[in-house]
Amino acid sequence: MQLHQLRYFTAVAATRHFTRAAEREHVAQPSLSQQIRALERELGAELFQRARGHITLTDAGEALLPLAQRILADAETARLEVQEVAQLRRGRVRIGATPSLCGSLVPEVLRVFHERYPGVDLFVHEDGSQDLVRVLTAGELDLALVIGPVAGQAPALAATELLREDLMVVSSPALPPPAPGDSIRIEDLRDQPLVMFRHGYDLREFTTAACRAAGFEPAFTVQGGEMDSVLGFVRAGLGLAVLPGIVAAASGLRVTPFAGRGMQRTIAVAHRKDVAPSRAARELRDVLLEHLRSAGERKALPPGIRLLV
Amino acid sequence: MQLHQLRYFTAVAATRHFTRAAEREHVAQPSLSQQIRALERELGAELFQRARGHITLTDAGEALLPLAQRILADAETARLEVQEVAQLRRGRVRIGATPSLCGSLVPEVLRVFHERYPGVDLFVHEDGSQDLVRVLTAGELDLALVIGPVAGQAPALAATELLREDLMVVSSPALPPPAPGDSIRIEDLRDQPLVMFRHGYDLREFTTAACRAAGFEPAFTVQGGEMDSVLGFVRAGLGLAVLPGIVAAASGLRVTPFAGRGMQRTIAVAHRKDVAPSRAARELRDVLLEHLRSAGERKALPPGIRLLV
DNA sequence: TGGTTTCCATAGCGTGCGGCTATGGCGGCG
DNA sequence: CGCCGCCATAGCCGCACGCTATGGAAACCA
Repeated sequence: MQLHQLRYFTAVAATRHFTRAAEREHVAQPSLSQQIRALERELGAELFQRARGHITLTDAGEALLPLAQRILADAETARLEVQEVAQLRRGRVRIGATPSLCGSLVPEVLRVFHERYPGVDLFVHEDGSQDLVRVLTAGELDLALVIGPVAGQAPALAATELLREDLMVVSSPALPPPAPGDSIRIEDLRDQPLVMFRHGYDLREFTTAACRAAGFEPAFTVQGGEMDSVLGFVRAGLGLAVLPGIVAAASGLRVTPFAGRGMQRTIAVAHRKDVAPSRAARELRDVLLEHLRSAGERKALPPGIRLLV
Repeated sequence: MQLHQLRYFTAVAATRHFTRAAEREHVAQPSLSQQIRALERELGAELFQRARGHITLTDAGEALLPLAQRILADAETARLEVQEVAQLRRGRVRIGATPSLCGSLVPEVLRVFHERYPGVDLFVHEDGSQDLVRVLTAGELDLALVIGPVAGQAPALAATELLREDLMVVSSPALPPPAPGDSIRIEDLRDQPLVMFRHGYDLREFTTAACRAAGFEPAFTVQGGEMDSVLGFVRAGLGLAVLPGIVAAASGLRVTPFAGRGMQRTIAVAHRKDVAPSRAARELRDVLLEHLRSAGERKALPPGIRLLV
């Protein structure tokens, strides 16, 4: 049994006519007759009553017809379905991102992607960078925007470094500046009240590690909030916070950069090495890179951020 | 897209392994690889991620898999379904018969047929012979047992004459015999009270025509009943009835044959010329003939009935 | 009734495709 | 570092599906 045989069979059933069915199927009449015969031989039953000018289905033909039609319809559906997925008219991307990026870069990129491929469902997993690495490695994400370098912590992942951004200190304009000049050093944070994110935020580990490297343990007045909460706490004058420049600039608070090279972190996009990303994921990655390069050319990157690609 | 390609595809999806899938499908591994490639080329999308020792479905593959499985299942169902119909494990026969035959011959034949092919549904249409001819010609029956000859009344039908049966007169044993001797002539029915079937019974037309040919109009005391009613009327002494020998013998009433060649009718099995009967119908016809011949050999035919086949 | 037409089946032939074996290439593993 | 496992490629072979030409039977028309 083959699909073209079923196609010929349904054509004859519809036209009740071998010659016209052959025309409809764009084959010569003997070819069609032969294929019908072959199908009948294989199934062990006549499918048509060949009366002169009066072709009708036998019992066996009646039994076959609905199934043949369904098979052909399914085959057509399959063809369309696959092509829709392949052409990104349908699909799914699961992307992970840190909270800082979910507030700025991710929405813009997703907006562009969604305009281009409106049929592709987007799932965003917002979490700390280390958690993202774990979830991505487990195969529950297609892509993740994480804090690099990735190579050391997850050998199963391939990462492309995208941005290097300066971290800055934000404080309430209502309070005195955290440092004498217009820049600050890590040491200046000693004994300063800090507002700190919950565990899981890469910024928490990053900042804490930097303070310890400078020889002191940071003091937290409030800890445990998400990005918005932290900004609110700073605005309320509860303390300082160390934030990416991109977030700091948008906060409306007083921003104090670190002196010299200061504190920097690297943002990378990662995916599994052992599984090639889906078409949709590759496309989203491309949109992301394109968006960043375009912003770089237009000098539209927030201050303190350098493009690495 | 071809069925064997879908079969190979599902095999790879199931085993996540080209070599093992090839074994399962009893083809060489390169053949399977080639067909998967061909399917991918035709659909315009990769279906598998070929990672070393880690074959997985792409988005397109995920979309195709359920449809491919359904198509293959349908194809298998179609194969079985057709064969069941062809082997008479399923099917349908619509047979027409006159009331007199429905009481004797038809039940026995259907019992044998049903024992042999229990999956075949049987539909019996009980009607007068002329109505049967009309319904059969209209294609609403597969076979009909009718009163011959058929050739004159329905050129579209092919008929095989089966039996020639004598008609007899039945009367109530409580009444005096209808004729002096142990046989009767048609003329003796003049002025005798007759019990007659409703319109539609071939026996009605047959008897009436015979009386007219003998020069008189028959007188009906009761008319309009079915076979059983007529027998009841005769048993109640309401009059005589002209019946087939086969029915008369089973009635328990007094039976008087016609003198000489008397009155005879021919029973035939008919089907349409332009449409070959279905497998099940041919088989039922065979069972019928076989049953009659067997009865003929065993001298088990009721008296007054001669086999014509 | 005989010629014509219509329509499906058959015959015979070519080619393309799906099958095979042999081999290449490339990770993973001992 | 060499071996093994596994998929892809190459090249060849046979079948089967396509074609054209033709046969044969029923239907149609004169």
